[in-house]
Amino acid sequence: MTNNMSADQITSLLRNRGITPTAQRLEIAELLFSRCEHLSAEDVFQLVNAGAQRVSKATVYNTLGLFAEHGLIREVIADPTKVFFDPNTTPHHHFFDISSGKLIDIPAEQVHIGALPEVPAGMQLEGVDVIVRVRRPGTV
Amino acid sequence: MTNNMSADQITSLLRNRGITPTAQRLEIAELLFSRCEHLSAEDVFQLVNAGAQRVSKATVYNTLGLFAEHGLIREVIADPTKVFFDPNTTPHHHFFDISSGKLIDIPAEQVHIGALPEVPAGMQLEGVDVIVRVRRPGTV
DNA sequence: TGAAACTATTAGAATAATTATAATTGTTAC
DNA sequence: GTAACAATTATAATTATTCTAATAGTTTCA
Ligand SMILES: [Mn+2]
Ligand SMILES: [Mn+2]
Ligand SMILES: [Zn+2]
Ligand SMILES: [Zn+2]
Repeated sequence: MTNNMSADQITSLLRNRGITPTAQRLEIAELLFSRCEHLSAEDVFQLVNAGAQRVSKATVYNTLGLFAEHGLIREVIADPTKVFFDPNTTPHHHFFDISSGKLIDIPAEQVHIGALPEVPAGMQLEGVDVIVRVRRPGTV
Repeated sequence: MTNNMSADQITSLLRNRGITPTAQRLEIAELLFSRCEHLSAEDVFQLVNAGAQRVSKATVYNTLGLFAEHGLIREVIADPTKVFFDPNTTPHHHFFDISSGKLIDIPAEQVHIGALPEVPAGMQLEGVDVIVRVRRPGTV
């Protein structure tokens, strides 16, 4: 899925969430919402700096963290070596391909969780993540 | 749950899995199977070296990786900052308390997954991990 | 208006989880 | 018994991420 949003659309998307749209944030947001993929911070850093270096690694982390905090994107914890950032914030789950280190979406309706245990006393439910680990046979 | 196994029992546990029982491996195995908790590599490093330093950090990682590879323990990917190692290898799921960074077991029978999507073509199912993220209200 | 004072944003420097590789120990062959 | 080899350990290096110092933007008030 690929989306094409104008600079203005992205600007107001950020403003609507209370995020001041800076040059760096717009570049990163543009990148995230055009390719609608699961990207690591390193991926974003490489893509946003394709050609000339314009945004620091720390700013990429700051921005991704800020976007996640404000619900524009979502963190996916599946690969032990790095966090993935997911522009798709609608409820869904993931295959994690151990061989390639890539995530594949699973539509929410394809996973039916019949019963969930009671949340521990005094705790608030934040979300349920289902990770289906798969591997290409013959791979480590 | 706490288990008390003799040095001999642990030795044969390793041997049965084809792991040569060395001093370091026995110390770490003893530690893992007496406390039956979710421990990070750093936790194991601290516990095994309580008092005098005997085992290096790299050996802790090597050993935990080896144990996991041979099915003695299991890796749990829930905290973005570190991997947890779980001496409980029977199928079960986890609460992850974002506030404290601790894992809590969920017995397998308390999660009923009604339907699972078809595994992508040519891929082999490795496992299904359900992480229920919870938070103590008022915490970041 | 036009600086101070303050706040928000960025990025260079530091940290910490993990891995790569070199050193050590143990085992086999002769 | 010793040389070749294999397995194990641990030091050194890597890298994902965070900390904090520097920069840019905004508000206050003379
Ligand atoms: Mn990691
Ligand atoms: Mn990490
Ligand atoms: Zn996704
Ligand atoms: Zn567990």
